[in-house]
Amino acid sequence: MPDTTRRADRLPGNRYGNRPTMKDVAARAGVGLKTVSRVVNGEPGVTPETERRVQEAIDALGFRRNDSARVLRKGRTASIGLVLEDLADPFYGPLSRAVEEVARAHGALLINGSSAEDPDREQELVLALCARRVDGLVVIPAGDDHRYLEPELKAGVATVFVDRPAGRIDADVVVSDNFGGARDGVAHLIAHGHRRIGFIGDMPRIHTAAERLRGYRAAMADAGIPIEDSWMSLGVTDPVRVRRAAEEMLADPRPVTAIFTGNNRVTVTVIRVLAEQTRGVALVGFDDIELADLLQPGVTVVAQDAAALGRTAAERLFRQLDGTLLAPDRIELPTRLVTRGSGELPPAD
Amino acid sequence: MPDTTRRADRLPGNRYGNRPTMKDVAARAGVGLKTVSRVVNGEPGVTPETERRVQEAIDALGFRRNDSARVLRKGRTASIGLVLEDLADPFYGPLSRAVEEVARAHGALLINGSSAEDPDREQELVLALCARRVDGLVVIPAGDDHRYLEPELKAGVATVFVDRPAGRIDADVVVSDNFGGARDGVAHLIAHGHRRIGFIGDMPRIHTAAERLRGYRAAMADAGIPIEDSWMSLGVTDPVRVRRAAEEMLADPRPVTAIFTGNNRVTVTVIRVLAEQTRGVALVGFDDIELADLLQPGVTVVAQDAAALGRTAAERLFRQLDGTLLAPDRIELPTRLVTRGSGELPPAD
DNA sequence: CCCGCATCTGACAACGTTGTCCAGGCTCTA
DNA sequence: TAGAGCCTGGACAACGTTGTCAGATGCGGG
Repeated sequence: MPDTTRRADRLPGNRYGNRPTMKDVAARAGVGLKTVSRVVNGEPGVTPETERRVQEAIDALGFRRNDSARVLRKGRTASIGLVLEDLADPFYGPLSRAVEEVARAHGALLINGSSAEDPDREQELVLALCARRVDGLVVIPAGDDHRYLEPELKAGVATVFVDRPAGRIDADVVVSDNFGGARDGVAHLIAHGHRRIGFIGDMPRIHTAAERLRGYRAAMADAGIPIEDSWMSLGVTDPVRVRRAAEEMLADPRPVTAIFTGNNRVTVTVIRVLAEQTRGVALVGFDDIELADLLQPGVTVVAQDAAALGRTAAERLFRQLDGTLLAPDRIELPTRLVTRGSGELPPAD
Repeated sequence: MPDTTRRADRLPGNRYGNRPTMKDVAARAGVGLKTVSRVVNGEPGVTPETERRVQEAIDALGFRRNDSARVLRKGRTASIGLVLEDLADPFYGPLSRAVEEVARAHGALLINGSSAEDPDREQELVLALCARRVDGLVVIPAGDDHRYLEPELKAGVATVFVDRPAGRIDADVVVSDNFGGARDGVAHLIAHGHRRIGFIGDMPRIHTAAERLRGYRAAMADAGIPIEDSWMSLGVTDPVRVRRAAEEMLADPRPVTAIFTGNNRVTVTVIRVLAEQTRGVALVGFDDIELADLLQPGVTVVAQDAAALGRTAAERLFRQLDGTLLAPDRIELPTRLVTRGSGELPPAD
């Protein structure tokens, strides 16, 4: 039957609201403290009869072991921290889930937080996680200086950076091939006859954004196409400014005939702008987008495997904890060009 | 400069890898233990000169307070747990983020886990969170019996269920108006002339699915339309089976002229099926979908505000912790019908 | 019958922090 | 100059658990 006491009646009298401890269980079962501990942890050396009595007391009192005390004693928390940019971004959902699954397979819980792309908030979060003595950290860095982590690394906190490299510190890194992916995407547009290709991306201080920009430049250089300043818009992700940037590129007397977008959020906004254009403008976007295949035309993208990023990072993390992984390394996962129509439109000039 | 020692050299010798403690800081600064504690916690009663010396020692040693010990002493962990169905589902991303923001505003961290719609896994996760003595729990239940939480509620763990109600226990609940939303969505189709309307949804053992089905039935009953069994497909969410279900409804000699879909995943698959049809079939889906406005036609949906669900739940949680919230209650948030075209198509018969 | 051994159990310290309380030194006033 | 009061700092216990170690119990063999 449901508990019908009013909440006020069961508010904590003391700190944990009078939660029973092993001592209480021991008293009720008429055994010693350590015996309860043995039962709770499934250690051998307890007769079935004693175990039964202890188990009864545990159930009767609703005892739950206090992991804080346990951690204090044992030194391992069986939890890992994940700091990412924004949990609500569809790119990070699968990444986060993949980290969680690996953690679960190793019996660890996941504590996570969003940095909102703010380096201070990133540091604050990371240090809060360290204070909780997480066994390891998976970090999608917002900042570019992680020397504040040196004491943690020295203390043996396993650490892996994902999606973007660590700054000024030697640590494991798992990233996508942002440069190569962007270069291939832009080369794809060039191969379909485009010469005037726009680029709209995030602030170059964000490593992924810088790499994708570098890929754009490289593809253009490889094709011997000089880039005009008006084709590039950097540090722009909010819808209003992306829209303006795209519209300006298209309003030019010699407008771009194709646009390469630097991440999923930019792509979505540019799709909206292009949908309003009468002339066909080609588009290749970095990051895949749900339903991209159902739009008219389908959206050609350079897809990253977010789940693989998370999984790879988490697996490396636990290998660090195992001790089977020694030197920090940098892993680069390939991207995949998914052609769906928008990237294969011919230049409309 | 980066730390170039090989990882093996800095592996833990003892438990926390020789992390400095307050005692070490005190020794180095030449002060007492409690004085360090005072500095770390910003308590008054320390001269600036002493504080400076302590701070220097902290920086030199890379000291970080051990929150496990702190929690053990203080009884509050400043963390809350969130158990949801799947972090990778785009519906839960914003919900999770909203919970996180509220937690952050209250100085708490978020620990979360995915139940994968498995009641046992939900319980396992919840109890693991309780063992860590989270101050509160936000749970999107997978199971329908939560009596295992009774000891926790008695012990004063703040608890709020979101998206679906708790089973067999008296607790705070924040849900969307699934019944009303579905009824309005189906009524919208009826208002546009449809009589033969299909329903594809999840297992009715999931509360939201059952409520939406109830809404469908209610709207049909209100219009005096008897429902034929072949119009309903329940317990179906994976793409293959949703596709088959939709195709069967449309292949009938007297096919449905409109489909109401029970959640975002079903909607996406049905959109694909309808895109292949020559005849126009109307569609209203429960849950909003990114880019729904850019499809041809735009997808009419009954939108829930996932962020509001999360925010409301988390705020109630902290009000429980404040003590400003006494009796458990049930909050129902409204849904919003967003018309974009697919729901306004006339019947094609 | 007593000793030795194996098996089960419990007392105790320790983990790192914070709350309580008291000591010592200072200033201020009478 | 002595006493009162304030300010700073430190000793100590406690939080709930686990590792260590030693005691108790029972049993079989000499």
